[in-house]
Amino acid sequence: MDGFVTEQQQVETLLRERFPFLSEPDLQAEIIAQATVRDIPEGTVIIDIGSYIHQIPLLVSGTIKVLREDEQGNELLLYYLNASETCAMTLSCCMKTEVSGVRAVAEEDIRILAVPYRMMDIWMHKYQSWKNFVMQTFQLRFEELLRTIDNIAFKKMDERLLQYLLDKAEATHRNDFHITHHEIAQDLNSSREVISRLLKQLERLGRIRLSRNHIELLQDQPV
DNA sequence: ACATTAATTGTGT
DNA sequence: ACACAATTAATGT
Repeated sequence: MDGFVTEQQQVETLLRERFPFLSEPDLQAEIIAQATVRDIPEGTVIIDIGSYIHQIPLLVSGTIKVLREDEQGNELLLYYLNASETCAMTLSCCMKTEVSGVRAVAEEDIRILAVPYRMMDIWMHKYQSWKNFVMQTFQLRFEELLRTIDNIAFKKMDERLLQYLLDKAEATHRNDFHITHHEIAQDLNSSREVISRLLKQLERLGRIRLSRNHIELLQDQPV
């Protein structure tokens, strides 16, 4: 073996590993023919608000964070996307050819399979498993969104902050983050001072350890 | 290794 | 929310 792998072989492998539920051989063949592998570094804006979608990203590895922004530039974290998932907003835009209402940013270095957006509609009609995938994506995101709304509407900032840290840990499979208080404040649409004080509280409670540019989640201490 | 600068964090009002 | 102090990281010399 000389280790040389064509892009198509690579797509095929990733598809089998991460999206085995897209099961029709014809569909797989079409994806292999159409998709390109793209490695994207942390922090890259994949989809921005107001922009048209050209490709559907099938997330192979890493985490994408999806956020909303108002006219004044205030941000709010909506949810995370993980491997084997895709972006519901993107799919929704593809169906109606409308601009994105959210921004998607690579939370870590990520790898995606990029599929031309027009395949969305075609495959929906042609392949049951693709349709299921799309429907399940919507359902999952809808539930996730309800949870987010509950948090915003009914929970105090201290609870939201803890939830934010736990969600982040789950999404990235890490219990320590390289992040600043300011960045958290942006995600939660709060102010840096409030976040700093609440983080300090959490540290006193023994839930986290703080240092500059770094937060570590500690195991839950029994009260 | 040291000094300078910039960014981050802490705190009182 | 704002102002400012204190601390720490990044950078250049």
